[in-house]
Amino acid sequence: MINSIRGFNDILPPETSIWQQVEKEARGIFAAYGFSEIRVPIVEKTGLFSRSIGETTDIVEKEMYTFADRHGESITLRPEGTAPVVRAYIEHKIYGNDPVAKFYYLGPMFRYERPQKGRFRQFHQIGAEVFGIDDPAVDAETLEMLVSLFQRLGLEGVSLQINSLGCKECRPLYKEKLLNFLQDKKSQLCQDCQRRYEINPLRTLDCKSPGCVEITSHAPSILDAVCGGCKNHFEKVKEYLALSHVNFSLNPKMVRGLDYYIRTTFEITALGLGSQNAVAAGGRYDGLVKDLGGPDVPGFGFAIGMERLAMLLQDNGQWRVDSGQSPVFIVILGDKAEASAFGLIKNLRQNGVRLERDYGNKSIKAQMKRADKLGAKFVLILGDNELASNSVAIKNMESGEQEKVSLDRVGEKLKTLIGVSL
RNA sequence: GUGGGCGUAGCUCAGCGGUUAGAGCAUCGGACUGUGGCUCCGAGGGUCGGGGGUUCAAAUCCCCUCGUCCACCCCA
Repeated sequence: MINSIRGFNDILPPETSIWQQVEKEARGIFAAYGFSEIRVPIVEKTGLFSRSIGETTDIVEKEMYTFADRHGESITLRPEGTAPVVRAYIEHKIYGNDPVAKFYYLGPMFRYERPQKGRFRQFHQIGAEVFGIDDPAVDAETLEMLVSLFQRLGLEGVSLQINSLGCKECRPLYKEKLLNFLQDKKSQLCQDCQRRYEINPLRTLDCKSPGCVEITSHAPSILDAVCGGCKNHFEKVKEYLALSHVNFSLNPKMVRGLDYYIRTTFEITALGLGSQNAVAAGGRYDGLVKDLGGPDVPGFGFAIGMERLAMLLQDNGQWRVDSGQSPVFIVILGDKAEASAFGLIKNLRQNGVRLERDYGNKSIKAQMKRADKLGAKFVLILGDNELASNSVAIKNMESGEQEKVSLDRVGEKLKTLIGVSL
């Protein structure tokens, strides 16, 4: 037998109904904020990702699904959504239509990592991107939209943490400061952080090892080190968030894994996700559009981890797994009834009745059992007795009451019983 | 890539050297021949993840391998 590839999971009902509802809410809210859906390919030329995400990031160095196509060109299954959207933005010269463009997308992403709780090789994101405005109001408003979506979904126990990573001018200066601070403490850092010290010193800030946490707690804060422009931008973001009644906390030690982020970055974390506790994250990426060959257009965006979100919604219980109307079941007894049932069944279904049936001439008992199992509130019974009087029996499964209704009035009767509009 | 836990029926698991591998739930049937839920009775369903080894005897012990889960790295 052939099973699925490691880290590539099937999403089965009834869980798919959670996904559908999340997607529906997201589309609704994003539309209200002026975002339109964009659909981009799931495979791109490899260079798009290595240039945008950063050559030396873990994603590019060891997590990409990269293949040579039949002409030998290196192509990659997208590990994230921002780069393809930026590519499309530039390719179609969308900046020419309007100084502002807002897009959202949803779909699978791929990273070759070891699967664990909340982490898969194929996972799904819902993301949004705003191009063209570097005003801090965009940062705040987009965050507010995201928080609103989570509220609408009834998500509890999540917290928003924000930070500023400075810009291309001031971040290198902070990096120097941090390196100076760490220099004489390097030997006390954990193995990983000694490596981080060389590769990406900012990463030492969010190390989980107690020793490193202690050391970096005395490190200079990036929020004190950023330049005037960045500081001002960040102050405004915080101010606007407060005006929007969005709760947040500052986390000057939060670092992002993608090189293109500058200034505002954030993460929404939740309890109950295990070690991978971020359910959404993002930030500002002025400069990325230009780096990828477009005009110097600023950007801001985020991505939500669908699997993680679905996990949280499932765990906090009050999620109604199946919001659909309960089905009506039709019990068919005998070949003659079967023959005359086809027309009735088609008619009812086309009028919006969610109608289930059994196949293969099963006993009435077996059919009733299945009707009960499926949660049918009403059962139609069609057998020789009913055919003789050109009627069908309708049984109320809660009260056990049963009555005969003539065939041409079944639809009408069901309408009054279950409120289907016919 | 590294470390640890776990792989026995569709699902959750028991059995941990000794008859023919079990239970609960689920499925199917019967008691109740055209009426569900409750109860009772019965049936089907297993290469005990795979391969090799030790032994008179392996689901059980050893080795290898695959899968899965959790954690690290890193990230949504």
